[in-house]
Amino acid sequence: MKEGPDIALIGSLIGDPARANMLTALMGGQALTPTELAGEAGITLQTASSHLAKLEAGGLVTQRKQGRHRYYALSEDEVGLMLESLMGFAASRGLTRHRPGPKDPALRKARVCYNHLAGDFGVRMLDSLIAAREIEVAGADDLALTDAGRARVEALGIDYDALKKSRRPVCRTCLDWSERRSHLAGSLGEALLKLFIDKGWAKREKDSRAVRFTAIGEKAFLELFPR
Amino acid sequence: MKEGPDIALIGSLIGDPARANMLTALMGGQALTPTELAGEAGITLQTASSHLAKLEAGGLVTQRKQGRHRYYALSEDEVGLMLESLMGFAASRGLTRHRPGPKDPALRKARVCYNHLAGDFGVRMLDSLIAAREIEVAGADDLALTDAGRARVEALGIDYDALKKSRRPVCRTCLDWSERRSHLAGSLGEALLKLFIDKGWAKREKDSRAVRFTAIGEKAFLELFPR
DNA sequence: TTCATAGTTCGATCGTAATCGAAGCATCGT
DNA sequence: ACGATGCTTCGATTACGATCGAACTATGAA
Repeated sequence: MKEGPDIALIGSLIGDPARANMLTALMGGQALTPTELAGEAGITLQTASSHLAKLEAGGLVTQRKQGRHRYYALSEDEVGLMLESLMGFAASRGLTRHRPGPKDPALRKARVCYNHLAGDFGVRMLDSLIAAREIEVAGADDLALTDAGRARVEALGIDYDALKKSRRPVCRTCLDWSERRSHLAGSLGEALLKLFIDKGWAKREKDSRAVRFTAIGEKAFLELFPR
Repeated sequence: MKEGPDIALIGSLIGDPARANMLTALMGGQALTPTELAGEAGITLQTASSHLAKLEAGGLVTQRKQGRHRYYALSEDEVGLMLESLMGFAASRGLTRHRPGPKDPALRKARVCYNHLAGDFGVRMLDSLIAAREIEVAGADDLALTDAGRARVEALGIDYDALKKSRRPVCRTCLDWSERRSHLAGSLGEALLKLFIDKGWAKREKDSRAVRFTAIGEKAFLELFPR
């Protein structure tokens, strides 16, 4: 009633279980249709449509028409970061929406966080890049790619200039809910995950945020980012 | 329905306007009684009591009995950090619960963030400490006080050993919703704010998170932490 | 054109949670 | 011991929002 940002609005958007499930599904990074999201949330298409309209009005998701499909996705990196931070808190309270199953270890090992790699592997990658002085911690918030780091990612086949052109930050941190430490987000984080998948080192699990590394891919990854 | 932490529960706790107002009030750092919190939220004591029970069950606040009063406070630094991050997102969407008034500039300049200093002054302080190499950015997440920094804070009259003894981190970052950059949290952040107030440099505004520096206090602060 | 698929909008129903009055405990002061 | 203050619990009311069936719109396929 007095001052400061209105967190109630955002909280209430996330606070509905159906919407929370949809948002969590969108954390997988792929744009999904209302029908798919309705399935994720266990509700009918009509209800999902109404929820999506609210999420869009709140600025959490955006929509892209393509033929007779509509693809919904998180509207910005920001949204993913905020959700991950909420998940971190929920996890620290032991609030999970599932009984820990066989998929859980896979999720903790490597998963998609909106558009970049998270979990043990994600954290290890950032730690390793920092240890090798390929990424520098520039300030309290900022990460910067060093010259060595730039040479390294270009050797891997990533077009650094293209990354830099976009308005989005190239490197940024994202707090990992399972590891409780940061991993690498930003356009570089996105490009790296894409690289691993393009190289055939890793594949996304269907219907899950888990990322499954092949034996060869895992070996290459661990060599590339030693502890 | 599938995997991952349950953000809906936390979201719904924050999602009610009355609870959001109470939480925002508790971001002021002082423990408040149900009566005071009811006033902040514009509801009766009975309703406030029921809300506080829910917040406590969800682990967001804790309660301390003292005579016939009960003092409620955020349960951990973690909670404050999470709320500040939500506020950052809400603010970036232009979602505020007030029409920008005369108090707003004061809030942006210096305010209490749970138990430490935030706003322009808070950000400046951390930037200055880092520039002077009194605080080092140790990793992606960690801040560390250097020897020079330790000498500095001890010269100011802060008992560093006492800070270190507690289980809480001494230095940590907290994302500032108005500046969109980090400021210093942790037990050192708390001790520094306390110091400024004890020295008479600054005073909390009543019924607000704003911190008002005296002319002398402001001069001293700006000299102590040059840009 | 006609049918099928994808999605939105409308309207009605239903549940849940916020709210407050009243009553019940506990603690303090006298 | 007694009244006053601070807070919780109980119960009843109310309001809002989630849900889904049905009707409507749009795109694509045959």
